Amino acid sequence: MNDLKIDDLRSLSLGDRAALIDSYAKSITVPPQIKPSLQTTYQRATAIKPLLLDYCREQITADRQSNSVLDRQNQSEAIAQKCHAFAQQFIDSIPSLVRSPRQAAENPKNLYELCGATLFTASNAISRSLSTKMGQLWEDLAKISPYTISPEKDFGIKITGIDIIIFEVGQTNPIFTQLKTTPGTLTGSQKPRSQEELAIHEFSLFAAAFCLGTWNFSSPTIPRACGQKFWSKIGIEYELVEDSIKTMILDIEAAYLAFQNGQ
DNA sequence: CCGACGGTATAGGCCCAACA
DNA sequence: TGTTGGGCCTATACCGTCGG
Repeated sequence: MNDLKIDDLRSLSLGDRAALIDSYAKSITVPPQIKPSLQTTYQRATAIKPLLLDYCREQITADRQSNSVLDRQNQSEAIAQKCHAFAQQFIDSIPSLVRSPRQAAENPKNLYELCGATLFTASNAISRSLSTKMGQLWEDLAKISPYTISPEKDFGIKITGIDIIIFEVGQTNPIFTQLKTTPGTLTGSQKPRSQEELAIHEFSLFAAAFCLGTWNFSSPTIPRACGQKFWSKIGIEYELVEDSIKTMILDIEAAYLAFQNGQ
């Protein structure tokens, strides 16, 4: 079968793109060392590989033609806008995150609720939800760059263990990337899984949006990058990300305090 | 028959303790 | 000191059941 081409996908909806990719993927032979749970993933990755570079080049060309986000000012605005939208959405969800003291007392779901520690109950619920949702935000911010491809947002397919595919500025190899919040995010018990998921791709990267804490992931073959080292690969300035995140989190905290006082 | 609901499995987030 | 294993909470997908 011929390789899948970018023109084959161009006019299709996300769902149709996924269906076409999977129809190609099915006929791809999987090397015996790939474990069963990753076989489909391997086939999908192999199916889209031939068109990734062209797809990325088109994004870069399109970006150049209008206000390029690689320009510092445009980039700053794009990042701030995404963070602001995220904050808005999260702030709106705060009332639903905090259970009333009465509810918590009647049917406690964790130790803080059992003890009636309202401050801990609320801060725990909010910070956990926030950190979970921010995981998505890093992908959204990375997608600002034309050097980034999202299997889900661009093709409608899920590639296990891969959040984004990047091309380093000026390079032509697609790098299959797992993006976390911090180097320490991965727990020891999850390490073998990440290792397996990344190892099936010729070029892969274990990345963290911020360089906070120490690495929990090490591999002889899979490189790591955090903070500035990661963002610069896709042409985004780390300081702009950090600035926007500071504002965003402080805004969210202020909104929570206002909510609490208003209750 | 279908949608609501609830339980289960899985993945993602963070932190910490033990160990080499 | 870096690696590894474990624990807890949240969100989501999936699936079987139940009631309208």
